[in-house]
Amino acid sequence: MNFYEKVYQIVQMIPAGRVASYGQIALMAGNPKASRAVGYALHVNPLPGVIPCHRVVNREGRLAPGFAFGGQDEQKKLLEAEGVDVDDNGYVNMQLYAWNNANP
DNA sequence: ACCATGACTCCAT
DNA sequence: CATGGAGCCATGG
Repeated sequence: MNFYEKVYQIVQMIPAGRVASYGQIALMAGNPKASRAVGYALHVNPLPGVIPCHRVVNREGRLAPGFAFGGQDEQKKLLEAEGVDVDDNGYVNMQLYAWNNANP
């Protein structure tokens, strides 16, 4: 299994209404320091619509700078549609929405 | 193998 | 808060 595939698998495991950080995904993929590669993996996302990249945020719960997949607005709408509250600055409350394996 | 790039993260200024 | 450097990783030329 490629690193990318791991990333995609993990991202697809993220339940609706939750968000995960790149570092979190990197950790699950086996490389805690591969957060960068994770972002790259999603950047080349081969399965748009299947991989909920909108549920992936940085460690602070902040959304992508804007050029991610149509803009923060799009990501914001998608997240809010799932019940994730996003502020106007593009931040989500990680304390409430952070995703953990053992915290459904 | 080397170098450049990037949706990251950490730390210093 | 803004900016920059350093460290890490996968990918592509």
